[in-house]
Amino acid sequence: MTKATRRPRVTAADIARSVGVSRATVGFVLNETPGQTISQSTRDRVLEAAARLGYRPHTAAQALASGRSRVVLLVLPDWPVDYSMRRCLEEASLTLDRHGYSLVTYTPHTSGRARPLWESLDPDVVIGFTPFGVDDVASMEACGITKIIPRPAEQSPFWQATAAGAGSALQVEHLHELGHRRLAFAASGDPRIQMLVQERLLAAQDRVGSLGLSPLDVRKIDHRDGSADQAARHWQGAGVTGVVAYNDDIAAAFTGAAIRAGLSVPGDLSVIGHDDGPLAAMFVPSLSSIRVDTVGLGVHLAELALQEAEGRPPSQPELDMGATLVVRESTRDERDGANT
Amino acid sequence: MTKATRRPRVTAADIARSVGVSRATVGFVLNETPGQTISQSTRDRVLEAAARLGYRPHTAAQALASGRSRVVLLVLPDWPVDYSMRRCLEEASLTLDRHGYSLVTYTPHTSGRARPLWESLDPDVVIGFTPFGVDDVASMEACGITKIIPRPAEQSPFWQATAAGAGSALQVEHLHELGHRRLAFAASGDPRIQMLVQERLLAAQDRVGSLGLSPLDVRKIDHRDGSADQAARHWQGAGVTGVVAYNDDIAAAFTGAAIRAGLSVPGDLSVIGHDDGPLAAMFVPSLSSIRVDTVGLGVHLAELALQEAEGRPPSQPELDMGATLVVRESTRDERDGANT
DNA sequence: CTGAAAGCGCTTACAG
DNA sequence: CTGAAAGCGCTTACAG
Repeated sequence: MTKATRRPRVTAADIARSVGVSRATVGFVLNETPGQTISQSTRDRVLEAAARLGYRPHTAAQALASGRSRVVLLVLPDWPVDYSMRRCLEEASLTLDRHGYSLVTYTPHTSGRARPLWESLDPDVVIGFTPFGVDDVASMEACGITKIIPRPAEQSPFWQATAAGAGSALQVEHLHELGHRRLAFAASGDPRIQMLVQERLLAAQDRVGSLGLSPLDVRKIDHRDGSADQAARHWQGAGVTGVVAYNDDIAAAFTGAAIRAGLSVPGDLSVIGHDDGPLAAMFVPSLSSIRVDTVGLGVHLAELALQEAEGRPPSQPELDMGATLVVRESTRDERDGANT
Repeated sequence: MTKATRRPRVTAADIARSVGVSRATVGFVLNETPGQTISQSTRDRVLEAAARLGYRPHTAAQALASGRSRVVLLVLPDWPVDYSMRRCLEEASLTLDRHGYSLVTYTPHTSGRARPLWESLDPDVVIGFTPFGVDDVASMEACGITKIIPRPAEQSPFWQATAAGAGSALQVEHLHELGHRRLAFAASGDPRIQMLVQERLLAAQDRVGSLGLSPLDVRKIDHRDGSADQAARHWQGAGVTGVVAYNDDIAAAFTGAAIRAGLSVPGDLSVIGHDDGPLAAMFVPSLSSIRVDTVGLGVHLAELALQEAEGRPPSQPELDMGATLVVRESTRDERDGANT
């Protein structure tokens, strides 16, 4: 069966003919157009015929006639998509689907030049996890896309959601409660996520200040070079005992390097990650971390998109990412001594 | 600037009017339709006007008129998308773009019911990383989609690409060369990837047989339950010294559990992963692994889709995933003794 | 070398 | 309560 016999499509006209009504009536029934008074028996016959013939509306024709594609394009940063992120996307997708929209996710190319997906899909709304560059916005507007979230110079919803910085504050508080007084921040050097790194750093720095601790020493960690090793030695020498990591990956990279450098985690240094991915539980030592509510984020993103697409009021005005602390092996009381 | 002024779209008619030619001529120039003899000066004027007016073809209208959406839908399994996978997708996307197609990736929902994306996007081709279920195929065919890769009962391209099992054989060979004679296989219990697990297991088992070793003992590892711990103790008791893991995640989960159970890796057990993700280098001990050519896979997938879409001959008939061994800390010579 | 025209399958005022 | 008709912006034979 390789033969690609494109059997003729079942159209609304076929249904109309089969039932003996006009094309328009079929459309009204199928779209449940309000304000039309169509007898129940006609409705039933149309619906029955549609099911019997296996009718599927032609999306392109609908889009052309209505001027709306009912596609929401979610632009993702070039991060690994883990299970938690996937869960978030799935919720967003389900929420949109419930309102007749499809969610398409898209990560723009870092290298080579390819036409951006918003050009070929004509989405009704483009929503970004992180803010868009000015050239991206220009490109979208050139395509006639006016519904863009966030607007230039606005913060991204994800940004806003994490802006409370509840998770980063929790990291600091946890180490503080364990008696750590000299803390450091292990950042990521990945240019793609610097804004988020800064956001978390600021929130952590804030909490450090309000607790009366001395400012966080900040170092960028990359598991592919010697930066983690250097940071570990430097902090150890500087009397740092607690390390707040940007996320679990950075926490793991740093912890691995520290152990290789002969330090003990949590004996010499306590390390706490962020996001509570599978890696946090798997790593040796397992990593204390911050769990965030990705499901809530997904629904929130969808709500924002729907609001923009249809002018619906937000049913969920405030997003609470619900950051909670997960304590594992990589952090412990500073006063428990320095043995593994 | 929240005002969503939908300024009227620039259409091909606008260009025609501006240049003083017919709509059709504009179309011919813009699409570089072969067989048309249009003067260079007319071409230039059309092109200039298109650029000046900021013309973008309306995708939906093109799709409706031509009967092709120029969208390829790649259905992804519900796995984490790591950098290597992303690289693969990026290559696929660039290759398709070069031929005027857009790649949309999609992971069907595991939970709740949402309309599948192939229904709302009308893709020309649907290509799956793993084989499709019969109901998925039925759903696609109901939408009038005839170009499906793989066809039911065919193997998926990814499957085929890894079917050579070169990587799994390399894992076994590596351990064998290090003097390990009793090997075990750490599988994944994730039902979503059982086919791939089986494929790798078979290839490993094959190589074990051809080397004259006794068959691999197989256990499923899940980092969330005690299975890794049990497997570690069991294998240790059974005299196993080398563990072939399905992938890096499983290798990490197993290694972590083994260390917590008081065993040494690689002192008591050598462990080798597969895929060479970032985790392999980051873990303590760092994990020996198998690197595969994801870029090649991406191009290969794109070629298959183009072939199906346009009847183009495959420019790359055979895919060589180019598996190579990456040796790190987690494997070492069995005869070096059992100390860390 | 270029244009007039039909048609893709819908939506949506508008008219009964 | 329902239908005839225009129109969305393209593609593509077909006719000059």
